[in-house]
Amino acid sequence: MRAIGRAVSTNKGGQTKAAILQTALDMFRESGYEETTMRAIAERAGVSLGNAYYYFHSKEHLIQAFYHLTHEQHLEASIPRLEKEKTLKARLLAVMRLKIETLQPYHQFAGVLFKTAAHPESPLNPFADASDPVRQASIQLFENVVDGSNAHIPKDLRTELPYLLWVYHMGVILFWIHDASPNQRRTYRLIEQTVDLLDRLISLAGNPLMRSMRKKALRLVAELKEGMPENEDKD
Amino acid sequence: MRAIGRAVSTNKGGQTKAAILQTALDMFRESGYEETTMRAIAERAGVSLGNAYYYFHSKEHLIQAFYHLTHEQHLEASIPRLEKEKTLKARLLAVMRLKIETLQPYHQFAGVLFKTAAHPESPLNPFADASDPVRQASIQLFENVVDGSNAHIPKDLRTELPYLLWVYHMGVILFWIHDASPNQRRTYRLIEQTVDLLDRLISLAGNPLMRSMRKKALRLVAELKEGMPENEDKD
DNA sequence: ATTCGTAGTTGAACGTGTTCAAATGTGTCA
DNA sequence: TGACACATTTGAACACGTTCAACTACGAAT
Repeated sequence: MRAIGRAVSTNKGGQTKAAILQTALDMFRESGYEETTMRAIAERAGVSLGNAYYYFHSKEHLIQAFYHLTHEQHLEASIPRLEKEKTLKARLLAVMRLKIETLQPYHQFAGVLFKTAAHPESPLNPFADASDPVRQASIQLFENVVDGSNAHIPKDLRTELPYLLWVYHMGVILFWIHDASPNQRRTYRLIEQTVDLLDRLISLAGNPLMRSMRKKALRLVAELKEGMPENEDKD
Repeated sequence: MRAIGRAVSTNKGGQTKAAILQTALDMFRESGYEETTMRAIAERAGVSLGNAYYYFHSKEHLIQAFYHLTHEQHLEASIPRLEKEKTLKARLLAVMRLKIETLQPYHQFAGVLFKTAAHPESPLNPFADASDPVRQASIQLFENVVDGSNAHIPKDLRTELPYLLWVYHMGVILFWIHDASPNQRRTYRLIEQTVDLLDRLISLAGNPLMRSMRKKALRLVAELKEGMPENEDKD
C-alpha cells in the first residue's frame, strides 16, 4: 500500500512527473529526440524548465522512462499471445514481432536508444550490470518464452537461453533502428528468418556432436556475465 | 592544374588539420571525450574555435578520424603477424589481440565510440552503408585473415566470412569498452574463447548436417547487407 | 496560530557544441 | 603590379542541456 498508495495521496509531484513524461514522449514521436528541447517540453507541459529537471535528472533519463513504458506495453501485448502458442519457435516469433510493433510509433527517434545503449549505466547495454530492474523484467519475458514452450532443451542451455535471446532481441532492435524500408519490412524478414534459424540451432544443440562446443560456449557466457558489474572475482 | 601547387597550398591547411587532430586525441586520452571541449582543443592547438570547425565539421568527426587512425595502426601491426601465422585460428586470434592492444591507450574515452556507432552515418554501425572507405578497409583486413589461411571453408561461407568476422570484432570492442577488469583481462579471455569457438564452428560448417542451415543463414546475410545502403543522408 | 521542514517550483546564469558573416591570407591571371 | 578568386582564420552570437540559489506551498509539530 505504501509504494503504490503514495501515488494517490502525495500525488502532486507524481502528476507533474507523469505530465512531463507524457508530453516529452508525444513530442519525441512528433518531432524526434534531438529536435525536441527541454524548454519546449517544459513549456508544453506547463511547468518551468527547472521543474522538468527536478523530476528527470537529464534528457536521457526520459529515454530510460520511455524504455520502461514500452517494455510494459510489450509485456501486456505478449501475455495473451504466449498463452496460445506452445512451440518455442511460435512463441519467440510472436514476442519479437510484438516488440517491433510496440516500438513502431517511435521509429524515427529510436536512434538515440542505442546512443544510450552504449553507456555503461544504461539498462540496454548488454554487458552492464544485470541488476537493473527494467532489464531484468525484459529478460524475464524471454524466460517465460522458453519455460512455457514444449521444446526439448539441454538444461545448461535452458539456463542461459533467456539472456541470450534478450541479447539477440537487442540486436534486432539495432537493426530495426537503421531499417528505412517501408514499414520496416526488412526487420520483419530478419525476425522470421533468424527465429527459424535459432529454433533449428537450439534443436541441434542437443546433438552429441555439439555437446563440447555448447558446454564451452555456455560456460563462457556464464563466466562473463557474472563479473560484469564491478565484481572482481577470480578462480 | 595545381599538381605542384597543391603540395604547398594544401599543406598549410593539412598541417593545421593534423595539428588539431593530434591535439584532440592527446586530450581525449588524457581527460576523456566529454571533458575535452572544442575550445580547449582549439586553444592548445593554437587555432581559433571556428578554425577547428573548418576542418572538423563536428566533434564527432574527430572520432571518425580517430577510428581511421587506429585502424591504420592496427593494420600496420597486423601485417607482419599475419605473415607468420597460417591457421585461421592463429591469424584471427592475433588480429583480435592486436586490435585491443591498439585501442588500449584510449580505453577510458572509448565509450563514445559506440555512442556514435549507433548513428546511421557512422562507419562503425554494422548495418549502415558498406561503402564507407574506413569500414571497407577494416573488413578487408578480415578478408586477408581468411584468404591467407589454409583452412578449408565452404565457398559460400568464405564469401561472407570477412564481414561476419568484422561484425564479431565490433561486438568484442563493445565488450571491451565496458570491461573494467585490470588490463582488460576479461576481454582477452573473451577473445581466446570465442576465437576457438568460431574456429570450431567454421570447421563444422562444412558438415552435411549443417548445410541447409548454413545456406539459409548466408543467404539472409547477403540479402540484408545488400539492401541497407539506401542512405539518403541530408547534410 | 505559529513555526518549521520538506517537497515542489522558478528563472536566471553557465558552459557547451555549433554557426556565420566578415576579415585575412595566398596563389593566379591580366 | 593590381585585381580577382579561393582557402583559411577569426570571434561574436546562438540555442541548447544543465545547475543552482532562492522562492512558494503545505502538512506536521509545538
